Amino acid sequence: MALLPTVKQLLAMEPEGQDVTVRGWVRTKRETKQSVFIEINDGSCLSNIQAVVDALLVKEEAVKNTLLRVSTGASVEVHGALVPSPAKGQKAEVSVRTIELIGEAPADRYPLQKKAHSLEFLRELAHLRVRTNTFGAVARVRNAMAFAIHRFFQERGFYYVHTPIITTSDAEGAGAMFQVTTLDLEALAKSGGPVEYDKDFFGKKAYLTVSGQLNVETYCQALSRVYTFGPTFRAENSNTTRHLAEFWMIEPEVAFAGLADNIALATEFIQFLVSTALTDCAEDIAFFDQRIQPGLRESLEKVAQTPFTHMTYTDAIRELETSHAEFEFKPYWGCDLQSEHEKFITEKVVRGPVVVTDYPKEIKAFYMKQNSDGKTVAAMDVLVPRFGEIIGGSEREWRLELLEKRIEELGLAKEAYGWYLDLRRFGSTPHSGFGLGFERLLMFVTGMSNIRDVIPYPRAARQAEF
RNA sequence: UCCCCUGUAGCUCAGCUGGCAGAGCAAGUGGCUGUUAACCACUGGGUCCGGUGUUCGAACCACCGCGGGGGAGCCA
Repeated sequence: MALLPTVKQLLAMEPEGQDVTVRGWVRTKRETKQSVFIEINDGSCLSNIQAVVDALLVKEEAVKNTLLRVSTGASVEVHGALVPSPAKGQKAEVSVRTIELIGEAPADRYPLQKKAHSLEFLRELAHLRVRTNTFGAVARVRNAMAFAIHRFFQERGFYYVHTPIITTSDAEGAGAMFQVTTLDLEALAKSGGPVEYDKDFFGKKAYLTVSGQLNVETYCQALSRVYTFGPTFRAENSNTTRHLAEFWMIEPEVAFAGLADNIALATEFIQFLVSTALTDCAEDIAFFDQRIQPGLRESLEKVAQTPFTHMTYTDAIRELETSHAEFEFKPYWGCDLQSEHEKFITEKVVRGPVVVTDYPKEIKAFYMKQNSDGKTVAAMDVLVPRFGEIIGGSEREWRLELLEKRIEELGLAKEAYGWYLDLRRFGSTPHSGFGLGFERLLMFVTGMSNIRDVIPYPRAARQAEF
């Protein structure tokens, strides 16, 4: 199939009266005595292309009847000449010779109007909201970032690993899990009998994954540099602007890498993605800067250029303790950093992204490498202004005895970690990795403030429409 | 799961101390102008989230339920 030039491509051309065809959806129609102006958008870029129907043409009965039904949301195909625009506002426009209505969108029923709508209202129209400037821009940036993530890793010798979505391990240690079953729950409830998991599809309890990390570590111990990028599921009943029940996560894992390597990789990664967004999505970022988050572009440029501040957890606690700021939760060594603490450090102390390392082992996961002080682990969180944690990672505990001891201390079922412990039994190596929440990255890059607005169809507690 | 706010026209909201249901935008019609968040005039448009109660009288007060938003915790 020969593809026609998109609106984006048409707008990049020099207008010399050449024949063009535009297919897309009508954003607005403005009528004057002389002409009818139709703004057409095909999603290829933020900008619309203006199609102008001259008065002589408008007088033709067939054209007049068509134009009556050309309303906001309708799909059209126009043929005409791409000409320089005599008016301000656009360089080029299409001087229309023929216009065809492909699919109408009756104004009394089409829910999107040619006016600004609230994000809350649009959330109820997830199937149509991508037709708006904001959600079209989010979709394009999301695409660009997904592509850039692969490019970043591929250019650095990382292999993309597809870790499983379904797992029978409830030991991934990252949160509440969704159970997966083919058992007839209604029949089971009626029977009142016990649940026979040996008769379930996998012959045992199964879940949706909460993290690909443990699985990707196994590939790391053979391919050296690997990453996962896929959907992840958490059954937490959390109702916030930063959490989803289904979200996408990027998890790189590097063999023979220590915490410092991990920090360097995470920093380079974020700066690469931010730079890519600024160059490849310039028009969309300018839109977000203007309409969604004033100052966005400048702050992204700063993030792309400035080395990230690094402080240990102990330093961070000291900053908080000596700040004289009023906190709802009084900070002390050993406490987990609360949202207000993270915000204070990124927004008031550092005024930019910050890498916090070496947390108390009690507040971090079992697999993190224990430091020689006996109190902390080689953990690394990247915190950013506006919403806190965007990356969580660590050097992994690669010494069998220490890992087994930690599992016992935490009262975890050692049997469940058999294959994971094998990595430490056979050819173990130091290795490090981190998890980046894709949607949180998108919030950071676009300035959108609700995570439900950076994924096409958000899933959260009591929310799985569309 | 907890705390706070909120639900009135298609959308965003006002509606005072309980007393006739309102505005802007959108839509329709007409006018005007190479228009561009178009402009001007007119018109149509309501289960005041649902239920129960208090009252002569409820959009407004009380209780129950449902929906939406924000914050906290969990984390990415």
